[in-house]
This record gives sequence, structure tokens and C-alpha cells, in this order.
Amino acid sequence: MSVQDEAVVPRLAEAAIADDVGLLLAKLHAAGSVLNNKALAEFGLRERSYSVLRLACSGLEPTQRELAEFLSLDPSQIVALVDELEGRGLVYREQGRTDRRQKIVLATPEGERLHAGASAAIAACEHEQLAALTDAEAATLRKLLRKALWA
Amino acid sequence: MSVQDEAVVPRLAEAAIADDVGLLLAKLHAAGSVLNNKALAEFGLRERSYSVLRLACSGLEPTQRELAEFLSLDPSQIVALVDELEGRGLVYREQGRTDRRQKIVLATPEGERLHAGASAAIAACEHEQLAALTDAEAATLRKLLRKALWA
DNA sequence: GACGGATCATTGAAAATGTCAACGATTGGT
DNA sequence: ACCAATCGTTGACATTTTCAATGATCCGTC
Repeated sequence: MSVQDEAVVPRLAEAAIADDVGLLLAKLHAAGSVLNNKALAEFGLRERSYSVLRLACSGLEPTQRELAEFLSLDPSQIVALVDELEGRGLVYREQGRTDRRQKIVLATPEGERLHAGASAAIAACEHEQLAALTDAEAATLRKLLRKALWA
Repeated sequence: MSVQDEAVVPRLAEAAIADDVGLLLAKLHAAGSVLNNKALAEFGLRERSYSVLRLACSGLEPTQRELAEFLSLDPSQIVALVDELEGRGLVYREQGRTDRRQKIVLATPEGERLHAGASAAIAACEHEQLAALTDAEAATLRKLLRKALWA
């Protein structure tokens, strides 16, 4: 679990494709997902349900459609995720403030509690994943990713 | 298709989760995949098969196991991808140099030709995806991603 | 030099995910 | 009051992921 362990550079990292942003994103994302899901298992969550719970805790009162777009998921997948969280009493649906078609996803007190623990675990994962970067580099990475996404 | 179009910042980008590296990677990766697959369609390729073809063209003589690990895929998925490319005459298998169990994936001249066109299209996609970043920022992003992955 | 455990590509099945079209309820514009 | 569009939801379908099992081959040990 030390930094050395993950510092094994595969032979193929020499290939031109190792500079393709698409591949780099895919690899880092895949590695991170494994870490995250492993860490979230103790909370009975997966990356997806954690994201929904986290947004439900944000105070932004997200509608299911907003969740779908923001998480790059199909609206029908949000239904399943919210159903599951709601069944566990972590989240509940409320009618949209101005549009009765939409449903806002909010966290229950128990959802807030679980999120507090889970988000700490995720933060630790993130730190481990970016262990090879200095704090400044990690901040730069975040900034550039945000800029690429949202200009 | 202008930069403005993709510069729409969703309301939820204010949430704390919008600073989670995991989510940023997932979103940028998802958006890039859509672009890449769209661009590769004219070559009859998808992101996965393109990656295999590209590595077959690298001169590194990758074995299927190396491809699996490098692309974060199950070995059985590599079999299917190579089967397809081989069936189209873009790639062929050769016995491992020192180990007869392993199979090296190499590109045919036709595979090389297709790869030349496809890689140009992918480069254009990448440029479009990172349009909001300066060239220096894009280079920094690549560097940080590589460092995080391979220290 | 033969044995036994490990590794490789391959197959196939099962589970999880992604994609898409259709529906009722509701909205907003004409 | 109507019509087109949007929201959440359901269900069907395709793709992808995951995993166990297999034959061939390698490597270390006796």
C-alpha cells in the first residue's frame, strides 16, 4: 500500500498513446474508482450512490434531472439510485419548488451522518491516489480539470 | 460546437463534490469518450479497439496481457478486441518471443494506415476537449496525470 | 529430467451497466 | 383551451464487466 507499490511503470507507458489525455483520464479514473468503491463498501455505498448522497447533502436541492446531467448518467439510472438510498432512509424526494414535475432529492439526518463518514473516507482515497503529487500539483490538477470542463 | 457551447456551468458545479478528483475525472473522461467514439465511427473503430490498434502500431510488441493491464481491461476483453481487429485484417497475432504462451499483437500495413487517420482524428478531439486550456495548461495536465499514475 | 504450481490466452456464463423508447403528469407558449 | 416540450418512471434490449474453468506452456525444485 506504499507509494512504491503503485509506482511501477509499465513497459507500454513508453508508447505514444501514454500521452493521450483520453487514456490517462481513463486509467486514473479506473484506478480511483477501485479505491473509492473499496473505501465506500464499509458504508454500504458505491461511487454512484455516494455522489447522489453527497449532492443531496449539498444544500443545492438538486432535481433528479440535474443529478443525471451532472453525473453523466441516464435519468433512469438516477431513479434506481435514489430509490435505493430512499429505501435505506438516507434520502427523500420532495416536489419541485416551482415545477411539480420535478423531484428534489434531499438527505435525511441519517443520510447526513453517513455522508460525513463516507466523505472523509473518499478524501483519504483521493489523497492516496494523488500521493505522487505535491499539494500544489494536486491543486493545479483540480483547477485544470475544472477549467477544461467548465471553462 | 464553439467553445461557448460547452462552457455552460451547471448549477451543481458549486457543490463540494465538484472538487472531488474522482468526479472531475469521470466527467471529463465521459465527455471525451463521446467525442472520441463519434470521431472514430468513420474508421469503424471505438475507443477500445483504437487503443489496441494504436499499441499494436507502437513498435513495443505488446502481449495481450500487457494490453489488458495497460488498458485496465480483463484479458478476455482483449481477446474479443483483437479478434475483431484481426478479422478485419488490421492486426495479427504472433507467438511471444521467449514465451510461447503469450501472443504479441502487431499491426498490418493496413492497420498502420487506418491508425494514421484515426490518430489524427483523436488528436483533433483532444484539442477540442481541452479547448478551454492554453497549450501550456494542457501540457501541464498531461504531465500531472502521468505523474499521478506512474510517479 | 520429471513433477507441481504458476501464468498465458481463451471460452462461456452470470451480473452489472448503459441505452432507448414509451408513458402519465405537468408545464409553458400560442 | 390546445399543443409541443419536459419531468420522473418503467421496462426492454444491448453492451460491458466480472469471474471461473481449461489446455498449453513456463519456471523452480527435487
